[in-house]
Amino acid sequence: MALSRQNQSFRIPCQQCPLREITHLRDFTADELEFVSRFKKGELVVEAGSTILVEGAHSAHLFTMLSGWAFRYKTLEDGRRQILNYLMPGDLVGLQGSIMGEMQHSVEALSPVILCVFERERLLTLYNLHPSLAFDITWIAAQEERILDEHLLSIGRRNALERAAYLIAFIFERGRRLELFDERRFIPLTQQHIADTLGLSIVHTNKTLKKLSSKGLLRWQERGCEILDPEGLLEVAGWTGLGEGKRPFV
Amino acid sequence: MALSRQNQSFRIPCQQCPLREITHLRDFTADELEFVSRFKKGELVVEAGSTILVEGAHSAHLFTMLSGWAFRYKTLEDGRRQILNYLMPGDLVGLQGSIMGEMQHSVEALSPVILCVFERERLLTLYNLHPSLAFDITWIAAQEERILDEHLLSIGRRNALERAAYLIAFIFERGRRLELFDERRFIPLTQQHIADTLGLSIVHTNKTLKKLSSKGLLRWQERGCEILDPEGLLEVAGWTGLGEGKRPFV
DNA sequence: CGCTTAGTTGAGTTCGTTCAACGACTGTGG
DNA sequence: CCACAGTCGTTGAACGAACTCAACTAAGCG
Repeated sequence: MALSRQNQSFRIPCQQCPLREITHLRDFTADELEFVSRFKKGELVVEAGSTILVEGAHSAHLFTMLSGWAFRYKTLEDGRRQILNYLMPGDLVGLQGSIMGEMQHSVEALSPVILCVFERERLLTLYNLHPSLAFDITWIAAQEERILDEHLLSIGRRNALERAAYLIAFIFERGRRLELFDERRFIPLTQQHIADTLGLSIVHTNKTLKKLSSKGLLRWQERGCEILDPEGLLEVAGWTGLGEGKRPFV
Repeated sequence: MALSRQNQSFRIPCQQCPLREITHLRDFTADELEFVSRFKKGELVVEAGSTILVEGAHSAHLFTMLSGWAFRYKTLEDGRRQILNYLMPGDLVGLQGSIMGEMQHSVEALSPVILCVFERERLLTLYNLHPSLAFDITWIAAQEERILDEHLLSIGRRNALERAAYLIAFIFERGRRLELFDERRFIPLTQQHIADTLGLSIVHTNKTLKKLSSKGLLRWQERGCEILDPEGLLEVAGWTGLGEGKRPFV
């Protein structure tokens, strides 16, 4: 289903992978690079708004985001949606499904996205032959866990204004490290996405974002927001930001 | 600090580990068992209410719950607390810290707890020598991620009654698989714990639990709750329960 | 041109909070 | 033995944050 959207098969060799240029990401050893380049099966190009993985599916593939923005979400039967996290270059997509079988969340593209495709079964080979990469994958899973911990704290215990400030600051911080922004510092989201991430209604999200705008912390544009004052957002959120240090990718 | 509470050093050999008797947990191969038993450094016995790990600490240890109940939580500076998840026998404690350095949440015992102690540095050895165990650890991390996804959906999108029903059903389901219950089916928690997990005030939590009681789904006892109707709780929550299948432990 | 999607704003309602008081029980020290 | 403080659970009343409903702009697209 997702793969039917694969309209191109340009295949950037891992040696020239753009992710290796990002200083925030930890580069491979020669050995690892050699293995990963054989591990990579192809690329998947997906347009904005399309679904990359669906809850309930058993995907034969595991992906790494090469470029673009996406998000993971779950829904209740009556349609209420909760966005769990956003996906950016270097993030693994579909790890849960690869390890445990069925996907329990869906993934949708926010912008045009390019994914690097791996075959799920070969993950065992990776664990057998490359303990350092296996450790990296666990690192990535543990990092995701941390982020979810932080989101839970936010949704459970911060009020609407703090929550919104935290979310925007969080996304901005991640994007900044990945060198995704130009001077405009623009995050491509609708207010509906924000609402579904914060666990608020759109109406109240709109009013909350207005408050942040009126404090000069951000500016809402068509389909996205421009960050004006990252430190101000951190302060409103009562959040210290992500820790420093490089992160691995595969 | 936590280790100063180690008042006993009984050391159950891994060969006779009680967790191996639990049918829901996947047993080791002879080879793995041999390695794990050398990996184990000792045991830590902790009394109810004491802190096992503190946010901000760099623990030299990694633990597995052998018996008892505990929980993970984070707090904001002003003291607001969010409980992230509950820990039961077979769960890894402190994996995030072991892999990424600093702990970003705290862990506290709800009942007397016995932990199996491993040394953090030896985790790399495990990855090098036992890919199957390394994979299991990733499995466990991915499982935790799933649970957090589900909690996020719950806190973000379910109302108080649904949320409470989901939480109780979730804890009950996990405990049942681990054979923790006698006929009383008693979960040892205060309403404050429930409130801090649901992201609600104690007062409203109390009123919500009363509603569940009046529907005959549970009964509140001193410092805990007795499950009367697990299916009824699932129904109120609009939740299908945890999937079936064994899970690994280390 | 109508249709759809995204964002905005106001009014009234509901869900959950805060404040406050009280009962039951436990443990402690005099 | 009683007095006292501390924790846990319970309940009522008033308040407020966030929700729903509804109406309305503005932009984009066939």
